[in-house]
Amino acid sequence: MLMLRFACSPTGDMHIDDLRVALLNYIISKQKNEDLIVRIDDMNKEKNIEGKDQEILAILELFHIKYSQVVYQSQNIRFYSAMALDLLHKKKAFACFCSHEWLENKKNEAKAAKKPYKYDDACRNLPAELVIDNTAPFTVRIAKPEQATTSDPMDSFVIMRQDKTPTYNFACAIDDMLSDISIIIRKDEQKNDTAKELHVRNSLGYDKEIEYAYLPALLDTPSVKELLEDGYLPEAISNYLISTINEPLKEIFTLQKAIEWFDLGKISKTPTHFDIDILKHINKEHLKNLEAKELSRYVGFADEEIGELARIYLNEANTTKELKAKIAPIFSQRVIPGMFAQQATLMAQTIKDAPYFEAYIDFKNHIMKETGLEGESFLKPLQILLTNAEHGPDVAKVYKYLKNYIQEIVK
RNA sequence: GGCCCCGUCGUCUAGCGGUUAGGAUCCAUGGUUUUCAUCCAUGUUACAGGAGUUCAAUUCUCCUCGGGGUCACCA
Repeated sequence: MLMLRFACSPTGDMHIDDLRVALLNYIISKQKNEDLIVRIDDMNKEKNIEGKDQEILAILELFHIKYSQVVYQSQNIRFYSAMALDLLHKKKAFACFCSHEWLENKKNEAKAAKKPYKYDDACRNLPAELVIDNTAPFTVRIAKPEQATTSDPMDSFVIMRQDKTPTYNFACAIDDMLSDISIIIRKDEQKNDTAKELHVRNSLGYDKEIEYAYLPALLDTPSVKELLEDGYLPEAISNYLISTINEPLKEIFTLQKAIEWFDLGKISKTPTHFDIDILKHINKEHLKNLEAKELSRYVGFADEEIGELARIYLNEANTTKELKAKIAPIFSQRVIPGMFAQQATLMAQTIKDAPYFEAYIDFKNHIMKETGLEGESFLKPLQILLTNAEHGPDVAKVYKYLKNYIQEIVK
């Protein structure tokens, strides 16, 4: 049985590099047809922000990332204590009475001497009577591995703080053990945590092999919320994020398609910069693929005609926000530049009195004839009257979707 | 400073010993469009540097340089 997990802490807005990790975990879980669980790392009481967990889950929902359950670290506290006690019994962990200041001094000394700081195991072999008589607060440290397995030997690190809450590496190692996780896909920057977590599990006698995969950094990333507010489609964001880790078959694709071809073995190794230009391009393509009704909803209407109208404007907009800014003026008060004021007034009156025309050509001929305007002095005022902008799409195209609203607009 | 990861057009990338080093985006130019844009066409720009291995190195090895990450009683 395989199991994957996505861990996220509710201490701030979710950034798109977090989302990318979630997406990747989801894709692999689907490919392997296994469960994905979401873990909320809520052990930092001071930094936790009320409601952020729900926000994270809402984002996952919006991006169609499905999971089988949500676990909160804070609910596992009794396990962490039990495991720490077990390690203590087995002499694989020990109480450390070193004060914060003292350790701080040691670190500064090491820094001054340009040597890496390692805890010196001062409290490791304290006689039992010294421990029992000591009323000072203490942390629990896990005994470092017997032999150094890497060129950067680990020291006996803290697993339980003075307030007897677990540290991250300890909690994380135990969570993955309890949830029976088999594949961990996380950010590259967490690579250094892996050895510690492995050591915790080994010390506890857990020997299941966990497969690890690391995602190189995505630099300068905005929060998911920001992108959504700026009018980027979830499917476009997914498309972009996935193409930063695997070369896609086709530039534009859906999450479903990505599940078919994605290859965990071909994860890109180079750290990448978040590139808004490419996302814009992808977003536009996804916008083009939307049904008229759906498109219409994104710009604040629920009308197929408006959707088609919006589609015309897609040529000059990359996001739903930009699209909205193009469509909204059409249905608001006209701003007519002085040089066209006269013609526009005349034309507006003529349109008001005119019958309904199905075809633009008939409409155009009628207005031309009635107003006597032609060329530039016909087209510009008409364009402004219809679209409330001096530049924009072909009025003939726009008329097709605007003809039913024309009296309302001219008013 | 120790350790880890990574260096191909400005950006995202393809390449897995022999290629005119390909694509996307951006930018520029031209064409279409009675406007802006779209669209189409064309174009500029890249193997970080140095040694080695080899008939042959963007590709393999080492060094240098550069970028990022990490070294907590944060997650």
